[in-house]
Amino acid sequence: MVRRNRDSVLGNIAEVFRRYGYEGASLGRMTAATGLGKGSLYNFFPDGKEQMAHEVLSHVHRWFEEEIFRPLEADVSPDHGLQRMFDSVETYFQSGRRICLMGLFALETEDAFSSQIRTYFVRWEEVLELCLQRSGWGEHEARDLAEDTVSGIQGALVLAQARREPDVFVRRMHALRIRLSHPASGARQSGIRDCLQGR
Amino acid sequence: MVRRNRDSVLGNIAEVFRRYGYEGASLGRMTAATGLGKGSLYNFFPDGKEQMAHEVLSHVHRWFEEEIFRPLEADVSPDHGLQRMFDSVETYFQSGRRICLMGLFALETEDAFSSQIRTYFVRWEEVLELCLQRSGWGEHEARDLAEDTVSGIQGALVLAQARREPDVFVRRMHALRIRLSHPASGARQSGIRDCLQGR
DNA sequence: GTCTATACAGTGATAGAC
DNA sequence: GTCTATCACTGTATAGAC
Repeated sequence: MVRRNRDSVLGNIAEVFRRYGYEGASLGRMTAATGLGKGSLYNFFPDGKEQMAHEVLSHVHRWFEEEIFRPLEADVSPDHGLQRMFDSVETYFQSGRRICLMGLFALETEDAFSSQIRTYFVRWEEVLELCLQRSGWGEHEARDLAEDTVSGIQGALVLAQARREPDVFVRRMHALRIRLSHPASGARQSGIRDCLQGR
Repeated sequence: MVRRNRDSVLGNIAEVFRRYGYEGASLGRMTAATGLGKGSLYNFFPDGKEQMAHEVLSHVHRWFEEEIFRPLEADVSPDHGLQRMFDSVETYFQSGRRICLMGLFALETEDAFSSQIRTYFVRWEEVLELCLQRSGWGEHEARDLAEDTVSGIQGALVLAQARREPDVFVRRMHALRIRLSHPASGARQSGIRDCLQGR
């Protein structure tokens, strides 16, 4: 609000999109959230509202890239990377009180942002899949678990918001952590993995 | 379009809400989808757009009540009820090409429809939890699995839409079916159940 | 009941003063 | 860069003719 660098303005705008959706995020609300007049907003974003949304989504993706995706790739311990992912996810989504802009725009908008949204989710699943493989899961299991996890996070955010109980999100994240826990060798664990795999 | 009974009009309006969200669903689009003038729409729904949304959500809930919730309660075979639930869910959401209006409104709107949305999801979880108990799952397991399933369906719809691959939804539904399959007695299955429970 | 005409607030966007 | 004034348009909603 008081600071006027591009990133802080983008943050204010992101809040408006998150709260009201793309259609509901009017320029009037943007001016209120940023403390800037319409003219100033168009100085920042010459192409208007659509550009704002694009840049907000890019900003979100960039944050996940640095805080979650890259650590998942780079961490020498895949299990530690996974724990870090869940920690960051719970912090980012404020333990279920905040929703996912990518998910919201995926449901609300048709084509305008589909490419950015798709890229974000595909990227998340890819790095997670590879991390799970390094953690000891088989190829098919890792792919299935990655999709299950990314889908599970989105579902948990929707359900927590719908039931107005953020704790729903926390409970789901806990369950997902366990589900991804390192597959020890041995008959019992292999049985568990078959179960998770749906065989 | 051509038929003008209240239910078909409500169906047309539901499509508009589903496609454009609450804010994006303008009365102009309603007139195009229903073939009715604005005046006629206000004759059907004197309180305007908000009433339309309320009635659409009620219509959705009613459909699930009859096609899914009640069968889950009434079916003598809980396992058969579960399979029927997944069949109906996959049909209703058109194998991942259709999204959930309740989930969309949960993310997009703040308070206007929160009570209706919450009731719908709580009801679904309750009937599913009881069905899982009848199917042989323990109390805690049934509660956890019910939340996991309802959350999983929402997440699968979001992810399928986001990645523009309806198959994502079909894959998730298959995995959920397996996860809920009847818990046979025996050490191996109990181990699996402990895993799903996160113990 | 359905339509057209209309009211009027709010929309995204632009121009131009400072 | 930021503001205010203004644009053309669309939004929801209403009134009244048929």
